[in-house]
Amino acid sequence: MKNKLKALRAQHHWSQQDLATILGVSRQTINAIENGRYDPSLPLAFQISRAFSLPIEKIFDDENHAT
Amino acid sequence: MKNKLKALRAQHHWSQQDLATILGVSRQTINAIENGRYDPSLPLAFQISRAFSLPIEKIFDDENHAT
DNA sequence: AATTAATGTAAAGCCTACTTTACATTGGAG
DNA sequence: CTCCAATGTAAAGTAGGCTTTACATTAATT
Repeated sequence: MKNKLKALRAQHHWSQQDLATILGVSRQTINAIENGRYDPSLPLAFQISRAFSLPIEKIFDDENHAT
Repeated sequence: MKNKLKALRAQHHWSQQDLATILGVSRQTINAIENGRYDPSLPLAFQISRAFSLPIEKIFDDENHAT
């Protein structure tokens, strides 16, 4: 699952810690998601979606679907 | 996290097993999600979204957000 | 040169997501 | 009534999501 977290965060001039605080998670969680170590849970994906005012589908890209 | 799986499944006349097979997960997983025992992972949410041709936000409702 | 902010990463631990196997209940078809 | 499909649930196991603590690197500032 690809995502645009790093780019969106840059647009908002937020550090990983800033975003983590907004979302109520640890900085390591943001870092892990940005660097593709794991995908967020669905609830966290919703929170991220709201933080950037974008639908989940505009932030996360499930590259693993049948064409 | 609320969801409309049961209703959507009914609209399509799919059993839990039918949907599970389409998604490539176990029937128990569908049952657990429908009955709120847990939320799907983000990748599975994407698959569900595609199975019903609906955005994730139209299927899942994160009731737990600040108003 | 020393400090600090931002980032990357690791380990241990806890809880969640999903599996397989298995059993019970219900409702409809014959 | 009997049978079977569909559903609900449980237990045990594996993998994934998230936490805290901790340390290393890099770049910018003083």
